[in-house]
Amino acid sequence: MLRLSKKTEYALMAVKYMAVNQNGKCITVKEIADTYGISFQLLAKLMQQLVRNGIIESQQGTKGGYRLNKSADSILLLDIINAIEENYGLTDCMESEIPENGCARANCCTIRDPLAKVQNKINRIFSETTIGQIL
Amino acid sequence: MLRLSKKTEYALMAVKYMAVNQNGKCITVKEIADTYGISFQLLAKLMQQLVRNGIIESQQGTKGGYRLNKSADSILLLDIINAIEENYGLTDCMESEIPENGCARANCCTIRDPLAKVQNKINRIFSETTIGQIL
DNA sequence: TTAAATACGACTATTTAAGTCTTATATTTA
DNA sequence: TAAATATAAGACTTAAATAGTCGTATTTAA
Ligand code: SF4
Ligand code: SF4
Repeated sequence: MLRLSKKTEYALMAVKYMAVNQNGKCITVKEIADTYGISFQLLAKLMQQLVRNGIIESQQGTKGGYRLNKSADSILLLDIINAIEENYGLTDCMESEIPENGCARANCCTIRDPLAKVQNKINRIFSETTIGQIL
Repeated sequence: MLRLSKKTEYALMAVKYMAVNQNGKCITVKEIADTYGISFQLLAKLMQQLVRNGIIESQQGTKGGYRLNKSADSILLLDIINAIEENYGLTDCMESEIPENGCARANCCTIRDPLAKVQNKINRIFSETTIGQIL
């Protein structure tokens, strides 16, 4: 299917929203979830993942929320994919988390290396695209 | 997850196998399935899809099998993806089968157009990669 | 006419994605 | 300091897509 997960779409929308609408102030999960009709609980957890990956920072408590941790131009599409997509990669054997294989067919596989080259090209596209570009 | 389906991997292996091993003669599903440990029934249906998409041709009956319908260099990775991946596209709104949307959030979505550009770049990669290149 | 192959639709099982529930913690403000 | 508002986080459930199976029909060479 080669599809971006909905989680990644939501995270992208949220980061773009923050880039456009934050002006020093914090932005709450509720505000973003309401704007796009995203489940609050689901988006909340995505925001937490973005914090853990250093893309945004949080402020707890009343008047709390989130804001970008760096400029929109320095946030890559690949950063968000890596933060949110669980097993990113064209094939099982290319998951960034597990450099070693995990595929029973690895010994007889004739397409692994060619696909790895394709994967590199795709990664390049994702790292050439920044949030700044999609504003 | 952004993963190629196993079906597409199998189809790629099969097409590459045919490119390497056919010399005029037909190649059976069984031969390919046994070589790579792929389910015979599953691969058989993939081969049929490749026939319908004009990538290979079939010969029924005893001594039957499949052979490539064109040169390895003129078979694009994108051809095989389009033949096998059911809903190819980065997002629900980009499925090649349904040019029109199918997404409830389309009205408020701020990432559709930027992602469409990324999709085009990915399509370019897939159409620049041929079976000839991965031999 | 038999054996070896493809053709194809319906079905099942497994895995992944998507969303929900619950409880805990931090922080501002009345 | 209590109440209100926000994030933090793990367990759980549901829905959808992927992967694989089964059964039967058809084609064709020997
Ligand atoms: S080794 Fe080959 S079959 Fe296994 S996951 Fe990688 S590409 Fe696919
Ligand atoms: S319109 Fe936006 S939310 Fe809907 S599928 Fe396309 S990118 Fe995703």
